[in-house]
Amino acid sequence: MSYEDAITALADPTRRVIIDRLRSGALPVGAIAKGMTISRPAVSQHLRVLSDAGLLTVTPVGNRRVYAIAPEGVAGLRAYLDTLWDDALAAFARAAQEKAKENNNA
Amino acid sequence: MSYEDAITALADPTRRVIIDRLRSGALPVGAIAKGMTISRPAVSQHLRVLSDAGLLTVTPVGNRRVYAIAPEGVAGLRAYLDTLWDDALAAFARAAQEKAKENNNA
DNA sequence: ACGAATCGTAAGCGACGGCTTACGGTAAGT
DNA sequence: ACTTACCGTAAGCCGTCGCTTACGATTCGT
Repeated sequence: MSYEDAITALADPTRRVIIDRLRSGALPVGAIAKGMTISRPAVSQHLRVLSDAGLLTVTPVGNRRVYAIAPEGVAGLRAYLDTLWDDALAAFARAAQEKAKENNNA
Repeated sequence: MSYEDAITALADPTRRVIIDRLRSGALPVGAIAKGMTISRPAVSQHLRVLSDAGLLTVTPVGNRRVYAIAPEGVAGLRAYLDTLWDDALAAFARAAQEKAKENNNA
C-alpha cells in the first residue's frame, strides 16, 4: 500500500523480472512462470507480495488469475523519489555555494 | 552503482532514516548516529551500503567523514521508475481499449 | 608526545526472506 | 460426473542481512 512496501517489493531481483514480464501487458500466473527458473508457487508468492504492495492488480478470469501492473503503485514510489531528488539537489546547490564563499575568503 | 543496488539499499527502513537525515544537508557519522537507536558501527555499515550503491558521497574532513546525498544516484532510480511508469500506463490504456471493444461487440 | 575523539572493520549471532515440496480448492473440458 | 488444468497456501529448510561487541587506524587537542 505505502511506498515503503513498494520499494521493498521491488528490491528483489526476481520480482523485478516479473514486473518486466508485465510491462507489455497483463498475464496469468502460468504465462509469467513459463521460462523462469523458479517454481510456480514461488512466483505466486512473489505476486502476492507485489499486489500487497499495490504494484499489481489481480483479475480472476475463469480458471486463471490475470496480473497487471498498477500505475498508482508506481506513482507512489515516483512521488517519494521526487521529493528526495528535490532535497538532494537543494542541499547540493547550498553546499556548492558555501564552498564558493570559502574560496573567496581564502 | 546500478539502479538495482540503489533500490536494494533504499529497501531498508534504517537506511531511509539515514537518507532523511541527510536531506537538509551533509553530516558526519557521529551526527547521523546521534539520537538513533542502533549503534554507531551499525550506522557505518549502512553508510557503506548506501555509498556503494552510489546514493551517498563521502568527504573526509579532518578527523571526520562527511556524508551527503548524491543526486546522480537518485537520478538512476528515477530513470528506471520512469520507464516502468510509461510502460504501465501504455499497457493500462491498451487494456482499457480492448475492454471497450469487447463491450461494443456485446 | 600523549591521551581523547572519530570512524571503519572483523567476528559472531539471531531474525527474516525466498525456495521447494505437498496439499486443497475452484473452474473448464469431455 | 470425472478428470484435468490452474492457482493459492502451509510447512520446513537454508542462505542472507542487520545488529552488537571488540579492535585498530587516523586525527585533533593540550
